[in-house]
Amino acid sequence: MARQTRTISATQLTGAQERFIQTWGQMGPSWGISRTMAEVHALLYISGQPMNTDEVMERLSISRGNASMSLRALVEWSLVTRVHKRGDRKEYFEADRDAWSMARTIIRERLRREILPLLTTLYDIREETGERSADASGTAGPASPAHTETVAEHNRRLDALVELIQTIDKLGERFVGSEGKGGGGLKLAATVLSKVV
Amino acid sequence: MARQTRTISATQLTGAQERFIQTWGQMGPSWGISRTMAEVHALLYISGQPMNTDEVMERLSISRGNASMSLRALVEWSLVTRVHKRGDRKEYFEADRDAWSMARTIIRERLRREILPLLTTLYDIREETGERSADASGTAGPASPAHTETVAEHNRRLDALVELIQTIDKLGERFVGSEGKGGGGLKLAATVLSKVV
DNA sequence: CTGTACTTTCAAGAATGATTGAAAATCATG
DNA sequence: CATGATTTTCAATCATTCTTGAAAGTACAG
Repeated sequence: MARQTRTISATQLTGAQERFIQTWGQMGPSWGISRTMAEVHALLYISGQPMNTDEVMERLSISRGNASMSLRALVEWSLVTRVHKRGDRKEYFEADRDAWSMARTIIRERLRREILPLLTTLYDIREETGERSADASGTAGPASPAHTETVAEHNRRLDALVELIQTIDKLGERFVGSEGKGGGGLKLAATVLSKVV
Repeated sequence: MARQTRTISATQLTGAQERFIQTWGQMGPSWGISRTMAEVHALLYISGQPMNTDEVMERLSISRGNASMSLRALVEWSLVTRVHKRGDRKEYFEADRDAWSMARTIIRERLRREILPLLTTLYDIREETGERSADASGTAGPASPAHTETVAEHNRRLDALVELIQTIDKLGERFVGSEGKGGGGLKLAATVLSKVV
């Protein structure tokens, strides 16, 4: 079987990069970051090279302000790091080259920004309507049995959700926690699961 | 230790529901659905009762059109089902009561809507720049060794990403696939992982 | 210090997405 | 099949988020 090893032209490479950037950019919003931010990340990831603000602006046709904002946000997400080139005063930005560590970073940040605050609020709301599995039968009061039962059901639903979010949180922390070359926790977890479950 | 079993007033219950709806609604956008849609879902979930369009409009202070749209979207996500009440011409809507099955549904839908199309496009882009791990050394042509190496690196990065997304996809399908009472795959997976990894 | 190169900020404008409300479509019933 | 109840649609409006570009800020070399 003849393996046809075509030579790839520079134009084709750029074309492929372009499509990748667009595709990744479209995913951004679904993953909680803005389209442009995802595009900048895609550019840095796929090109593999550190770039300065001007290069990013140029390549993506975006304004200086936008490039600056997006790069900073990416640095805050720890998806991109600042690097310096000797003899050049400009700042360069470089994407994490390891896709698996990228995934860990995203999970880590989303836990921190979304899941933890959600859990905190949920706990708080849960407290408003009494102790866990409280049986209110001991108390004579204005509450009808029906109302008491309603409250109990409310609490059951809330508890179920809290348990779910807690599990997601714990799972996420496992994934994130165990580092290691080549994917670490996430990759291992995937392997384990595909055999066990 | 005296367990203080307060009686919860109707106002307190409504207050807790309100906070829950708001909290859940805020999560919506981060999870790829609109705020209102998440609020409607929260309302149906936490109240535990089937509601018709007018009740939803009233409780959430939104327009009829908005309520209709949001409910339909929720039905399309399979998070909510239509139910009918005898002797009532209105349509009622009821949320899935099981938090774990809810989670499975969300994962299933996001795989279908986001991950699969992404994978397809990624495969397609990957093809543009040649066979897997092709060694171009056999071909004499306009390509410099440096350029050939650049293409090879591009392909490596793309392959790493494809592998990652594939793993996410497979993981997701495991979670979703094994049903079973009380959480099935997802819950089991969580248990397994917390021991193994 | 001063001038220059570079980066960040932010108010205004543009683009995108959500919401409304009323008209059109659908549906159940007598 | 005609009527009234109910749901859906969709153009217009409103809200939010994104983007720009120029001014302000920083940092460095001489």
